[in-house]
Amino acid sequence: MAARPANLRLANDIVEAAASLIEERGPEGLTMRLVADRIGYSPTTIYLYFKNKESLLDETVNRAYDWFADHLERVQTGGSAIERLRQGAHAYLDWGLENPGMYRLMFEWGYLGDISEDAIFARRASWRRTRNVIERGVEDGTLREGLDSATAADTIWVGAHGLTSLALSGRMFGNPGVANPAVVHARSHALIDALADSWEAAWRA
Amino acid sequence: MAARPANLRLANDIVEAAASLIEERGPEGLTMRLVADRIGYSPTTIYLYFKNKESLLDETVNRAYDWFADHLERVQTGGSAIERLRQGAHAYLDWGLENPGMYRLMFEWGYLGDISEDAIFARRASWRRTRNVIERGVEDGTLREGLDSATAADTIWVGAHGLTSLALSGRMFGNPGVANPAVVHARSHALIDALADSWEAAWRA
DNA sequence: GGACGTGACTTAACAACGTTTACTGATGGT
DNA sequence: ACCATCAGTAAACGTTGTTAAGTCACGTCC
Repeated sequence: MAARPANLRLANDIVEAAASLIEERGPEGLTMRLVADRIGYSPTTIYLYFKNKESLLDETVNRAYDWFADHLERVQTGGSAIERLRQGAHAYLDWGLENPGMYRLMFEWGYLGDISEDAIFARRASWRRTRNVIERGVEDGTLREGLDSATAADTIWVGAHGLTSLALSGRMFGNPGVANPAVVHARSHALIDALADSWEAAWRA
Repeated sequence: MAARPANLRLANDIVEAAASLIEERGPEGLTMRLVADRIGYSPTTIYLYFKNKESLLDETVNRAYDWFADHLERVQTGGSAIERLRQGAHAYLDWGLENPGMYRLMFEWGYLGDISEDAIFARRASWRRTRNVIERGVEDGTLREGLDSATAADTIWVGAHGLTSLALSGRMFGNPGVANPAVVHARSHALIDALADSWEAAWRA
């Protein structure tokens, strides 16, 4: 990751500067020179710590994956299986709406280089937790017997991503253009609830 | 759209060159100089027909929206409501998988300038047709009485987009990295079918 | 039929970008 | 006193989107 080991604090500052710029100006608005300005060094210094722009983005994205997974985990406060799934989907959507630049970089940017083993593990863990919630719901009778938890978990993640992605793109619900964020937010929450009701109904006998 | 009216055939060639380059190299791989090379003119000539790169992309995207809507319309060959919804979702996914560069430009690129009135109309028409299918399904008893067709149509579009977007990003189903396209294709189709079954069950009494 | 305007197109240049090469100092061991 | 090492920089290269200034053919007027 670093061409020379050097100053760890500076490497960290670079990643944080990149992350804040991505949020301020979107992934396409990030330049090496802007990052350099923000940390108060010349652009070439960044290349002492990261091979190139892509590997800096890799590191930034990997941290964001961990942060995102923590956010999803922290929100699962119990309740019925369907309620926990609903909480998870809301948390997913809200994180995306609050971190649109980073969300787009994480899930919509063309093929990046490598995703770290840690980030892969975190993502699998989030998905695995969703499966566990579903399986426990099946056990306690909230959800229909014999439900395939892998497919159900995929469905939830697909739904949450589809909703978040369309909301962020401003191309939602047959109404192109950037809508009022508060309206998009409320509308998306309503749709998640409808989705959750649908899942719940589907999994009942 | 055009700085000078000039040669209509050339304007069309420029858009087609841009579209094919987007498919070959992705939206981020498109440059004005590449477009110029492909049509056999100098880069500045493009600026006689389009104000800048963004307005060229706007025009390209607008045409793609029409093409996409035509594709969705052509596939709806009848059958029950649930079968037509399934056909529509498959058609959506397949178009995205076959035109990944254009799909990403249409639905995931940062806020573009203006979407033409025609494209807005086409998108509303596609969504409206989905609603009609649902309403007819409710009428003939295939789908549950009192179902909100607007929410149901949104759900289908969100699901289809979420699936397509995740499949294209190579970040699907907790398995990062670019998967075998054929596998992704098959897996996505299976998931659409599961979604359709879920909707069907949900909308039944 | 020569002057001239117009219209289509190009050449050359600009600033900003990612990145590389070659450098400048400061530090510290021998 | 020397000199190697290390952190950081200045200057440059090639590429990008875009603009300003030009070239050149063609139709029209006197």
